[in-house]
Amino acid sequence: MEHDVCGSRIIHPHKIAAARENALPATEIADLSQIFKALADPSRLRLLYALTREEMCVCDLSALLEISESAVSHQLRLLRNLQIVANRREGTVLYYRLKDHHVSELIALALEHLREG
Amino acid sequence: MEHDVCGSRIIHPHKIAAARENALPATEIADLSQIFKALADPSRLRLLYALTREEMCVCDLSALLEISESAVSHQLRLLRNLQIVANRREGTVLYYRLKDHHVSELIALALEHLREG
DNA sequence: TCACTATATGACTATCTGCTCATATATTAG
DNA sequence: CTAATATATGAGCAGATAGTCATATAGTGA
Repeated sequence: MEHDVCGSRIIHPHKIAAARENALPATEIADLSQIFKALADPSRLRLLYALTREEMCVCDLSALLEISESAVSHQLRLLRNLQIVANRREGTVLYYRLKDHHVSELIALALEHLREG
Repeated sequence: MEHDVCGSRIIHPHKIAAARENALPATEIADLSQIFKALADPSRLRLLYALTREEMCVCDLSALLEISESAVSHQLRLLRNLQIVANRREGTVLYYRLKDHHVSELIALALEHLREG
């Protein structure tokens, strides 16, 4: 039985070497996990799915999801920081929208897979 | 200003009504968030990405990720419970593989989006 | 049978996360 | 200016989660 630098057992060194060659750089792994993390919460998913139809303001989203405006605002800040949503001000009202189609395509694809079993 | 049953303020009742019509059922939201949750952790992403190439055993995955075999095993159990991976026994060694293409397609799509900016 | 290997699992813990509550900020109206 | 509206934000808390450690299980070979 071989061992790597860290002392782990290795049964198939060639597989590990090949996987290391093919592996994604740490930065891409981190970015990917952040995107998926954004989609990994029911409230955020419902928010984002609603925004695929049309822009909405915080208090409408709050009424729709039946959670506090503060909770919505916190989630929107997270999504803003990830460049997933953007907003537009009209008086005191802020209208949020999806910044691009990436997220809605991911949701659509996952949904498709769910539905086909 | 209108208010819904729960006392939330509503600025655009028609938007909320339309969003409610269009909304995904709670079960689909739950299923979606579970899929994305599975992809929302760097270790699991690296695991799954490695398995897109070929099946691997627990101790190889442990060596590849440089985390304990126990940690790998815990993550694999989670992915097994979500029907994302399956295994095949050969003696004492368990070889894990992706159960279908859904997850790798989601990763590929997200990666594509990341790379195009 | 027994020893060994590869993996699984339960308990525990430190960190993370989604929300609430109180407060702050920004815009409008008067 | 003040008051009101819509949203943002920080602190703090309860629940979730990824890992560690010790132990259990399943298959192999003697």
